[in-house]
Amino acid sequence: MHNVVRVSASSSSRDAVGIREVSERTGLSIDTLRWYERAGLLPDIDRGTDGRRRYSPLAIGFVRLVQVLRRTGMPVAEVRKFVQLGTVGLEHHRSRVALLEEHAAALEERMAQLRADHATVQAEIAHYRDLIARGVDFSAELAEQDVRGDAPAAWRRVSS
Amino acid sequence: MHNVVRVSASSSSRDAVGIREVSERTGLSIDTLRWYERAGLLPDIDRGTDGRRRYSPLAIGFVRLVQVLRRTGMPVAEVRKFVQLGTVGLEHHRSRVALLEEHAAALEERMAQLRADHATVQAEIAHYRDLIARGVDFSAELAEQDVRGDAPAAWRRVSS
DNA sequence: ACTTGCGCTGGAGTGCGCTCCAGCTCCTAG
DNA sequence: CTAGGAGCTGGAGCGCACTCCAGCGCAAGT
Repeated sequence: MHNVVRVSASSSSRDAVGIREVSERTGLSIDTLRWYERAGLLPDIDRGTDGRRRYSPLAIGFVRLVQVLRRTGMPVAEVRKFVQLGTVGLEHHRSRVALLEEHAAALEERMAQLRADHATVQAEIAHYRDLIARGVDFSAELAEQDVRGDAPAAWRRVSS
Repeated sequence: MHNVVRVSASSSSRDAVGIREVSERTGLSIDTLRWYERAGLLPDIDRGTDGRRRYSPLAIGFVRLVQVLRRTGMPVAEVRKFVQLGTVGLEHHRSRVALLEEHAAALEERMAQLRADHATVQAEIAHYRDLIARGVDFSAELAEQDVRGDAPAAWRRVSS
């Protein structure tokens, strides 16, 4: 993890890499990288004399940021909004912060939901483990219910 | 396909509710509920004499479980696998546990990733806040870099 | 000079997971 | 008896986010 990003005058072209390497380093497919650019999720990437893309370290950083936003479920349209605020301007900085804060809040909600859902799955596992341990299959379980007059633990838990 | 889980006549029909109420209680649309059933993500739901669906409390519990699995990103095909193991059988209990454990493990990974990504977004916010506080726009920031010889915090953080 | 390989573009195609709809049946209220 | 409303079915349609492809250009190796 040695990413000494040196950005001195000439570095942006010296350290620039081709699309293949960016793909390998990010895990995004080459097609996806091109698609993101066309779709306005990335700024226009520099080209070499042969017309091929050359990703500067800064550009790669940008790609990674977009990757994080997408991976966390930000819709393409919103990423585009974020990107198209451009790279300059105090006012735009404020808009960007607002957008990111909204997203961060959504993420917190999703994390809470995910924790709860994970617990539900775990409980479900425990429930089946219990049935197995007791050598009980579902029909036997149903019979138990009729006697006890309530639903199995798992079903109760997931009910409102 | 009649693998309907029949509980003692009394409890299942007494507390059963219509599709509208299930929709309201779960937040899944009526269309989605029907689609899930057709797609094999739910067992066949009991019908009233008029042919309408009557969801027993047990069925509703099942719906909620499927909802959790879907919400946590389990693909429809896998939920179907889970469901089609049927409601009976010790061996099937084992398969279900295996499936759920795999899913739970995936969830843990996703939670870790999500935490990391959330931190990245937070750092990005902090970065822009800093720029604003210092009254610096991005072009000025780039100039700074040339002098300092390093990239903005945000870009560094998101690099591998 | 030619072949091999990578990358380019614009556009078509794909997979997933719903969502919408037409045309029907059944109940209930007036 | 009629009208309205909910629910039913099978199937078509849709939005999203890629993914694939044909046909081309450049550049290095043989």
